Amino acid sequence: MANVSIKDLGKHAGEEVTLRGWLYNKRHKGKLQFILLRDGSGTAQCVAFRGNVGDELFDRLDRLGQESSLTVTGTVKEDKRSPGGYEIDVTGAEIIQESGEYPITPKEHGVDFLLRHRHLWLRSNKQVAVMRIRDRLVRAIREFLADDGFINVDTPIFTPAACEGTTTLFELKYFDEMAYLTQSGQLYNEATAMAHGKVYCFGPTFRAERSKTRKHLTEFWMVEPEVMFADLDDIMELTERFVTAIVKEVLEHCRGELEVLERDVSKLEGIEPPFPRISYTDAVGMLKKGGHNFEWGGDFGAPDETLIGESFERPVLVHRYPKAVKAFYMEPDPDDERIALCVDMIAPEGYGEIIGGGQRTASLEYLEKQIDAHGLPHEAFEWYKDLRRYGSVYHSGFGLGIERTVAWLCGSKHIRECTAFPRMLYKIYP
RNA sequence: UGAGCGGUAGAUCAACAGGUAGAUCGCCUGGCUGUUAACCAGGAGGGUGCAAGUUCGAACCCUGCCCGCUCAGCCA
Repeated sequence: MANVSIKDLGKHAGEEVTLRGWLYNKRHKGKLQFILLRDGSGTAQCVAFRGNVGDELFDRLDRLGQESSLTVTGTVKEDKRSPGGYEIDVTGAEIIQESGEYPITPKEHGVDFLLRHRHLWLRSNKQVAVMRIRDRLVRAIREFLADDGFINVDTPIFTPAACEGTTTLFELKYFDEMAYLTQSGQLYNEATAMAHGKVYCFGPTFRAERSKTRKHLTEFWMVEPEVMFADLDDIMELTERFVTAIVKEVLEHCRGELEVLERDVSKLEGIEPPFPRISYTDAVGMLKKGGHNFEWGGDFGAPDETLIGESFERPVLVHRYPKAVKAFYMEPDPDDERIALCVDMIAPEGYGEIIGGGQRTASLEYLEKQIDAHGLPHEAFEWYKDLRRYGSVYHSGFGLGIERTVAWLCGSKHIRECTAFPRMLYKIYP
């Protein structure tokens, strides 16, 4: 008897097959039982008649609790009444383990309860769909970058000092000294990019911010491409091609998952270059026109970002922020000293900033001034300054937040469902 | 960290103006050969986050604490 994946059921119509999985739900009607079996690839309806399987097996199946593990053998039949269009006419079954009372029922649950049972919640069909979309996104990212000539060089998680000196870092003991968990691979990326030309790092990053919003995790994944001989315009063009490509890949391969999530895909189908581009100064004008109380020079707050993002159908590139609100390594605008050559991409539908990036300064002199201006210790950045001493060139890069992108693609209202085991303020179990 | 809201059966929620806690899902028992979060009948299961207080009487009111959610700041 062939072991078959539920997703391939349609290819085996008329054959007798064996499915291996877990009991998702069950309905019974007298001498008839409808067993919904899931195996990770999908869910199949298995129909058991008392007369066909015998009293003993029928009664054992009848007593089986949700998420019990079992194998089911039977003939694949096409049937319009079955959820997937196909069903199994059960001839036999083998119970592997009878599950105890399963905490997650097919009814509604609160977030707190679900997060405490995250290790089980992951089995639910929507959660399975989200993780599959995330997997596809990660694949699409790596494929796009490899095809575009990027080399993957990952950067360290343990770092001796703050990368940008702004956010709060997780501190830990590193033998006899202190170390921090990385908040960005950015600076190291600049070093590896000078070895390879075009690189990216892809890994977890950590922020010890006491944020409690639907857009923040303390541990999240970020992909950060860095390109030598690229200016701000080059990098904006790259972000546009990059985001378009990954959205297309997910749309192409994850139709079923997006359907499970009831995502309105028409919102994603229109994602094509060119993306709208507005300068920070123009964005400030938009905010004022929209009734927001906002002065030139400040950073956008969440409501500001939402207004800007919702004004466009496509992701919008907001460029040239005041350098005071950006990281120390940003190249200043030659036309306006107060401005940094940087860009943020704000996703539509209120999903917020998914990309932050810009052109890095190539000048040692300017870099030193900025390190002073930000009150950062020069010793920590000697190696970084070497990059400006030995063959410095203009270069640019950006970082894309994976969970925020997954949230946008899936239409999830909260980022915590976009990673298998979210780490948040006061939440580190399971 | 601040503001707002909230903690009632395993879960999701209800309980009029303070009057002594109820529904649904799940679980157990029985019924039904086409169910779609199946349905029908019956049953078990909590004393209301914790502590102190007001009252004849508190899930409801007062005080303190704990926990959670949402939003904000910060950012991807």
